[in-house]
Amino acid sequence: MRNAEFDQEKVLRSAMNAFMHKGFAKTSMQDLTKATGLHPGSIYCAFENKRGLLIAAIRQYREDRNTEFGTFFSGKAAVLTKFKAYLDHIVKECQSCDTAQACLLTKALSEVAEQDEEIQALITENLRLWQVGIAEQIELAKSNNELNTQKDSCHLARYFVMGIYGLRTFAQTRPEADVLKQLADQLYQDIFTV
Amino acid sequence: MRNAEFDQEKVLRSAMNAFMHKGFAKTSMQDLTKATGLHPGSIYCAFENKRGLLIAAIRQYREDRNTEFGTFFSGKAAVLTKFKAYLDHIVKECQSCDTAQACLLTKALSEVAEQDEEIQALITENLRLWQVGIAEQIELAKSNNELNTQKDSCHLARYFVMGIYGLRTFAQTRPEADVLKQLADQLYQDIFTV
DNA sequence: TCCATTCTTGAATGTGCGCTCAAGATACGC
DNA sequence: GCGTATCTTGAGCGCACATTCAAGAATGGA
Repeated sequence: MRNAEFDQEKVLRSAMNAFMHKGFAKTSMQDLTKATGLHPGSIYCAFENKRGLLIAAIRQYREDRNTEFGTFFSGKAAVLTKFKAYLDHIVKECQSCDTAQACLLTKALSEVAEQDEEIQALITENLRLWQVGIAEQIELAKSNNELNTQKDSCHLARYFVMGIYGLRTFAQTRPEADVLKQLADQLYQDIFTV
Repeated sequence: MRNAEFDQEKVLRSAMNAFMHKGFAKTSMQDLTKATGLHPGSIYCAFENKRGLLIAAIRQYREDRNTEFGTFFSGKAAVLTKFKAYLDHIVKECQSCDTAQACLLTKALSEVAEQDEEIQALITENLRLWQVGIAEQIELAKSNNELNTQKDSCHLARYFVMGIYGLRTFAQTRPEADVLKQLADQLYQDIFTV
């Protein structure tokens, strides 16, 4: 008997980063062994192949994002305040140049989904769950009387998600400093003020 | 003397399609020779290499999109009517499953930009020009008194562009039939009604 | 007609890739 | 402490890729 020596979460976060920077196809196994510190054999033993590693990285990414979402929307502050903080956080993340700005889910969706039904389904499901979480918070804001609108929570959540997709793509065009913030503020206004 | 035998625009549109479906990295030269009907030698003679073909395809794409934009915004109808038609057109394009739904510019931006400054600059410039065109039309709507708002035309154009980026990403999650239309309508309302 | 020029053709090339596997290292059960 | 099961290691495999190039085909000028 002997247990695996590496820390799976750390490995997956390294792989995640590599994939976000170079994309799936251009990230070679050599890149991945360097990024994760694992040797090819270990990677193939633990994740079957490069694609398996991507899938595992996507799952880890989802988990991390879930946790992040939880921290932003826990606590007793007003829901709309939380939304503002969440948006600001995303804007800052997009602006920080040194990490990959892109979201692994949308990046992988754009690159591999058309060729791979299983990954497409996995990503789509993750994005859907995120959207559901947002819809729940909007619903909560309504029942708290923070938000008075006729509009359906699901519709608003969809629009919010669309806005963030757009923001992320916009960020890749390297806009000037305050542009993303302005766009995010406008998005907030359009959704959360009557 | 002897002139080249192939039709450059046709070749570029074929290459464009191939790149949109599979992405740059996964589209092999074999795919490209099949798609374009050209032999490797001809491609290398005309475009230097695979990357050169991508660049040429991006230029052609920009030209085609410019022409399309021109046809939508020419004529004497109200500018806002033209915007609605333009949005509807984009939604329909996203919904048609048989062509690649993605825009070559954003797809290439997401895949290769971080590794290639020159292509990044080319794409970003193209997207900027598109945005400028939209801002001009919004300005025109204002001076026609179709649109009464304090908001800056450039800001509105940016928001419009962001919305379409978002719409395109959203489309890749294969939403139900009328979702994209609803999102587009909401976007139209948020921008063009006071 | 014939030559010069240019374009077309596609087999061949070298390279870098994803992946394998057998040998070595390590930790647990007894 | 020994045997065994499992994990780690990394050189090496075959393959598919982007790219080349020399021979062949077609064109136009004289």
